[in-house]
Amino acid sequence: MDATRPRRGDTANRMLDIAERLAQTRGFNGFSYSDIAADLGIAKASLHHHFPTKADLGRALMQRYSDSFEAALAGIDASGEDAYGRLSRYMKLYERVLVDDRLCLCGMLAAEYSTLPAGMRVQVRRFFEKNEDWVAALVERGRREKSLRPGAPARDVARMIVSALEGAMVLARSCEDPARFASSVRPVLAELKAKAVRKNR
Amino acid sequence: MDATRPRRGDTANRMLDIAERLAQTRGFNGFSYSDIAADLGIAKASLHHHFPTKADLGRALMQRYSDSFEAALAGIDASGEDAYGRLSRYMKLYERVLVDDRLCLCGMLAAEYSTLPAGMRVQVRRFFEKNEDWVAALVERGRREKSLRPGAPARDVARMIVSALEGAMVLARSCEDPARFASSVRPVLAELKAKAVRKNR
DNA sequence: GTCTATAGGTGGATAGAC
DNA sequence: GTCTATCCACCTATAGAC
Repeated sequence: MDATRPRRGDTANRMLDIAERLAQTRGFNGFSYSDIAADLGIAKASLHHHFPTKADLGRALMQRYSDSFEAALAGIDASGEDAYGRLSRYMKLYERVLVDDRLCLCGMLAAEYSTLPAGMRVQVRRFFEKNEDWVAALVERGRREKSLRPGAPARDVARMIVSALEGAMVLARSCEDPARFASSVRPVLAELKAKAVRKNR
Repeated sequence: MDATRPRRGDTANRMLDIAERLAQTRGFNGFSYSDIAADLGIAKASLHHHFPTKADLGRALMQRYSDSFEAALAGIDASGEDAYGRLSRYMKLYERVLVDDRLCLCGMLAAEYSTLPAGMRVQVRRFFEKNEDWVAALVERGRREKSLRPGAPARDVARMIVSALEGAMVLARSCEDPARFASSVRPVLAELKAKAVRKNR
């Protein structure tokens, strides 16, 4: 397997599962070891055996999240679809998180950025940079194969896309209207879709 | 003046100023009465005279923020510019907050939504709804006067714009690159600008 | 790996004097 | 309006037994 991915015991993994959901709903500062302990049914102090400090827990959380996100991107790359199809899939990735009543972990942590341990800040930044790079390459590909018709440099468009997705998640939740996500994001795809394929309005 | 806007003493207003900056940088759960007291140079307990609970403070914060935002929108409406110019101004509103090393108060509170007092949740939701309504009307106007060429329903485009702006702020800060905001937002304007005026690529 | 017990700190909030 | 003093709940984290 992957030497960079530490093998963890069952309790540690369940801790991460619980902490992940809490961080995605309440924020990293919005939950405590006590919440995890209650959910897991073990004593609060026992948790420190697996992750001595909350910063340790947070770093492990981000590492696992980034790894699984990267795997999802690789899955899209392996789909063989054109850039338009891949972009649709990429957007669905976000939507799936939202309908599970969560926000993107990194969107959440980005809001809390200034209160985050230094290690986590770097991880959050890298997550967005990786996403941006991946989307930028996708947009460039779409331009070449003519399945997308970007009206701005690929890098800028990529930033816009990631921004819109992250923003749409947060807004959809605070408006208590999950459907808002899809309607916020639809115009991005509509604008990017090659005009040749679109009906004139 | 305005009967709905309560007249407050000097200390109360300074409290709001300090709390606002703290909430926009660290989040509503990221600061305490102790932080405000230190900055203000008075005892922590004295603050409760002006805002008995933190929820009271939060509601006042949101009220003032919404009022001033609405005033800014009215200012844009009074500019006499076309829809494209107004949209540019609207985007600059966000940019100005970011270069002051802050995030949008509501973008921040939206991330913390699930931990917010009930009263504040309603205020956050209304803020976004008002913004969406205002931008949607603007997009519609742009379509009529042909300064904008939206490729999707005005309401959806409005949601996309607000999402992209809120998302771009958060991402720009966590990438520690304020210039990222402008480049993330540029494609939105570029796509919306009437094709007639654009050079072909 | 899990437990109990506890330390040391900070949070929001109150009482009552001035 | 501001102060000191204080309360209690909660936080992260540690010590040491089992």
